[in-house]
Amino acid sequence: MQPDPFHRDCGSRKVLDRIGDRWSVLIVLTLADGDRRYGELAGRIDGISQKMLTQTLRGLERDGIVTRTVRASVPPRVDYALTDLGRSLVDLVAGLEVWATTHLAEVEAARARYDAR
Amino acid sequence: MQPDPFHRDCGSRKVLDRIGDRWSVLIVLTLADGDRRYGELAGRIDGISQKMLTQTLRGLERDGIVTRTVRASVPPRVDYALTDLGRSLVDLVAGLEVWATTHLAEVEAARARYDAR
DNA sequence: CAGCATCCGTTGCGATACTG
DNA sequence: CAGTATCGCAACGGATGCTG
Repeated sequence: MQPDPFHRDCGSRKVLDRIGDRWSVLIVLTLADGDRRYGELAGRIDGISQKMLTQTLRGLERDGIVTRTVRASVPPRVDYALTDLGRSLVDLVAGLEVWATTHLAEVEAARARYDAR
Repeated sequence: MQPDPFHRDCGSRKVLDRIGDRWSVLIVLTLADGDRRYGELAGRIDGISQKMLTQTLRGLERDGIVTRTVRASVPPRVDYALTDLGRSLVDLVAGLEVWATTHLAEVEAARARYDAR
């Protein structure tokens, strides 16, 4: 039997939750064009708190989407990179980004119309 | 200048939030193969509460992704359908569903590995 | 530098009860 | 049938301070 996200207890729901997550999308997108250090991610993703960055990275690592590599040096350096699984996701989340940006104006117009009644 | 979800205050963030939302994805997917009544949606999307169904439908309506049509009859009947904008989203969210189901096993294996250390 | 721990207000969301 | 209203808890998520 196929996994079916329409069914309550199917794990695909959890997977959907993660890949749909706001920060996950932005992190995967950032790592799509190259490995990044912790601080680089923090700098590129405007408005993310340290807590959410760490938390989201841990979740992505746990799900096998990113790898975390610690280099024993002073100061410490930690690199994050996409796994094969993570790379298989890039086109999809890039598609979300493209849709969001290209249809932003339409959505905002629709909202204005809706709120005005 | 292009809308950029990497910037804190860009509206594309909000758009991304909506289309990535767990229930939005399932609702759009359900409406993708035909208009549905409120109760049909409730029946097909296992585990959604009345509150979340209504709330998510309102959000999608506000964003111009679905339409809500009330037929004046007894008992009342309300039909939900995708707009053109909503249909432009179907392939994308279907892609999310496919990814989630096809990679579910990999993700669960990765989780088990991660948790076992 | 790359985090972890803690506090704490805000929001999400389910359960339940009621209505046109 | 298709909602709305209210309650209450749990999770989200930011700010701050500390550490190897």
